[in-house]
Amino acid sequence: MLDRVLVKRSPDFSMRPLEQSFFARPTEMVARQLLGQWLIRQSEDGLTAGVIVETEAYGGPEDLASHARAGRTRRTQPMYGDVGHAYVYLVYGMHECLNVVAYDDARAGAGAVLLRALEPVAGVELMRRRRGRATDPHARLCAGPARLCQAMEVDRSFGAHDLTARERLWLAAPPEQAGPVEIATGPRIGVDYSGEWAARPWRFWIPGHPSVSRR
DNA sequence: CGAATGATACCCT
DNA sequence: GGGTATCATTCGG
Repeated sequence: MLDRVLVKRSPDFSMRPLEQSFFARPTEMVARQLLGQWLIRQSEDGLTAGVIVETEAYGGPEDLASHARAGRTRRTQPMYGDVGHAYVYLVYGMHECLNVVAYDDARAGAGAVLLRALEPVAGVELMRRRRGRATDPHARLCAGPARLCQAMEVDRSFGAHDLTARERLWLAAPPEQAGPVEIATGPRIGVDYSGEWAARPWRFWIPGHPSVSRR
């Protein structure tokens, strides 16, 4: 079951990024379909990449678990902006989190998908260096939204960065379309304050995958 | 299990 | 313009 999901092949980095239209759909649909896609980072130090194995959908102002609930502020501006662009924020005063802006304009005026975990597939040693801890098991290098940002060297300077351009940081479909990926759903993490919104099953992950943040 | 750590939003002046 | 409660987490004891 896992073999179908784990990527054993070297990535072909000439592949086309996901198009902007991919992100112009209901946010939770995009969150589902991002599972199995690639996140690729080209930095001066080298190339790192991973397969997305865990996401969460955050809606517009009506979603009390979403940063967009604050309206259009300087911080949340990207959530209301171009789909397919990045929204990066700081939590707990120390951790960066990477989101892709995604929403269906006819239905919602804002939204983003939080990338919570990757299976590392390229540049693993560089990831380890960036993380600064030699003891991280391979599968745990990007297991969590802040670890992901650390290993991929993503910070708030990527705010509003276009993730559909093949430049520095982008999203792409796998070289060959893998078979249908089994998807588990559940409530989003750490949003208990949001009343009935906390119960929505807007967290998506590949069941049993060793790189998912919570087993 | 709980401390670390600081930007953000929001409610005051 | 200033004070402060609130965090979409992680790591070490």
